[in-house]
Amino acid sequence: MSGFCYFIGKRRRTTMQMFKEQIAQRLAPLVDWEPERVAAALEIPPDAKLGDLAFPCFQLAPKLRKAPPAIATDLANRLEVPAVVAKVEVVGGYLNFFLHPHALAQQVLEAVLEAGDGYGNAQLGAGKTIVIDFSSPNIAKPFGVGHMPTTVLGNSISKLYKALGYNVVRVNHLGDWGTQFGAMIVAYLRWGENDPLTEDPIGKLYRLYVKFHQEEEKEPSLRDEARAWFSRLEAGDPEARKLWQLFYDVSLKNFKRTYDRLGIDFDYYTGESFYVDKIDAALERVKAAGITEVSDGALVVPLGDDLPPCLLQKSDGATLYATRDLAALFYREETFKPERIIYVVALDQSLHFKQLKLVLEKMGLPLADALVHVPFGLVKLPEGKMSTRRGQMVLLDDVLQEATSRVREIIAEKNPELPQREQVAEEVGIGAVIFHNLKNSRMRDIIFDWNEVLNFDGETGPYLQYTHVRCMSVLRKAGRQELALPQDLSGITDEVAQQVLKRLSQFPEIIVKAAESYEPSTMSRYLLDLAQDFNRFYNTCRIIGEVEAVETSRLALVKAVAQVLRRGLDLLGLKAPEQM
RNA sequence: GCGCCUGUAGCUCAGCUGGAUAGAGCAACGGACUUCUAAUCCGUAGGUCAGGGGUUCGAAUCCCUUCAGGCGCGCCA
Repeated sequence: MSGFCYFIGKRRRTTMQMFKEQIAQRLAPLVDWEPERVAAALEIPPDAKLGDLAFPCFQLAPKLRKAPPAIATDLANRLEVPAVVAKVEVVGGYLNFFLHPHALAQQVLEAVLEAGDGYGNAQLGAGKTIVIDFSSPNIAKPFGVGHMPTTVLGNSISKLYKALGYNVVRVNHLGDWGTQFGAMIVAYLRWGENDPLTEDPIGKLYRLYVKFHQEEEKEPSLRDEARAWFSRLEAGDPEARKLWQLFYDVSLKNFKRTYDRLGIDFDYYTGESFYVDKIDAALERVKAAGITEVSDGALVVPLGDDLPPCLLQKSDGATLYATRDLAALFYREETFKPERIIYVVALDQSLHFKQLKLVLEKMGLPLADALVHVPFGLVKLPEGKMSTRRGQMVLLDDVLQEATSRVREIIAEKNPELPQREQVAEEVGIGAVIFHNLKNSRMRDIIFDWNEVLNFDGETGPYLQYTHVRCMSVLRKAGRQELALPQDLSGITDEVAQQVLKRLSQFPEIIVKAAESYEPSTMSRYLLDLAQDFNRFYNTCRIIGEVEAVETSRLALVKAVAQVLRRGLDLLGLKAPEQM
């Protein structure tokens, strides 16, 4: 995790990184540090008035036995500044660097525009494979807003790693096996009236599911019935299998429609049922390692006093969650040879993954190190936890429906002439919902609030999309195809433009940071900052109709911002319409 | 009881690999559209960074502790 700031540079240096390295090269010998250490110590001052980069001298004080301000002054006098630095100032214990506005503009715009949509990509992961397991819903249940975090986090994380050159395998580990399917069969046989489920299958299955759990309260024997049907299913009973297949087919079809709408796809829809015939071998493998024991009739792996044991087989012989996950781990290792297997699964399952990891460790498998659990908080209702079985949930379809119709209203009001209104409403409405789920640190619980999801002002997806639209609109109206950077860049040397340029230069680092911390919100926040910087520029500076050099340089900046916004939105899984 | 996570402005949150006066958005109030899309921008107001202790030249950030909330802890997934 450490060192991303100066490691990425090995092949293609990022621009903010370039500036840091140029300064570090000259400064390193004076302070007797490695250049990498100096580069890492360089920070961005809280206020641009203080400079563009700063070197704090406090750590040098004990060794040099001098006060930090004196050290800074001394360094300022002895330092031979690189060409990009226009000015060095000493403030307190800080050595502050002001980049040459012209050099900053030129280097950043060249880097961004030349790389095009590849700006920010890296080769950190060349030759390495990552398997990412995300979304993984329980089928035969509707897609609720509670499934959004894993779905959009996983999508974004896999795109971030792809940008870093990794080969990413996206797996949807469908919850398509287990006692719940016994329950579905019982409910369908009792109350399903042999419905072929051709219309509104998910709604019907959902009502059956809720009814089962209501009836189960009054009639606890239903639970045993469900277990029995699941046993029959595992044993290959044709009737059980036929019903299971029906539920599976209609559910998957429905889920795929939702994923299409969200713009998300998977390389494999290999759910738990896929591993049924691989479980015995997995179980044997664990047993052969000699770490299992039988406790109360169940097969377990004891994990010491601090952790509860990992249950592999119930006393009736049936398999469990952990058993199937182990089978999946072995299969994935053999099939994809990944350096990492990432599980984007809610925080409440931390113990499960901790146990899996420990089991692998006890088996002496390096696979233990590859296993990464990326947890996130719960989506809750103001009343408390959501519960599918009690019917306390919000359907994603309802939210998408509300969001897109709200966008449609706004378009009718603000831009009634807009071409392709339907598509834009879809892209913006869904963008709002996705961004809402990626805006904040993933560990926080989300209280579902219609007002927040349907707000399109301020820190929202539509705000970012709107900013992109503004850029595209300017470029369209300028009507210029070729944008060779002029010699004279004085149109973008003022403070607001420079702020935008500095922000653009950070994009590559942001990709790495977001990927390594499995935290797309880092990208979300960055894009909000970029959009805000740009909108400030847009409101301050005229672009079209200025003298040619000014217009051209500003257009280049607009083009670069549009490009980074589009790319950043894509990494989050949002579309960037050209008009809205 | 034990373990994991969270606690920053009225609300939702950034900032947390220690650094300069703690930042946004929403809500409130006041401004900016005959000029590139006002889904925008500018300003005003709003803070014991949950409380206490410690480490440090320096702590919202690291350590300890207390409190509050969420989640989990053997045959569900």
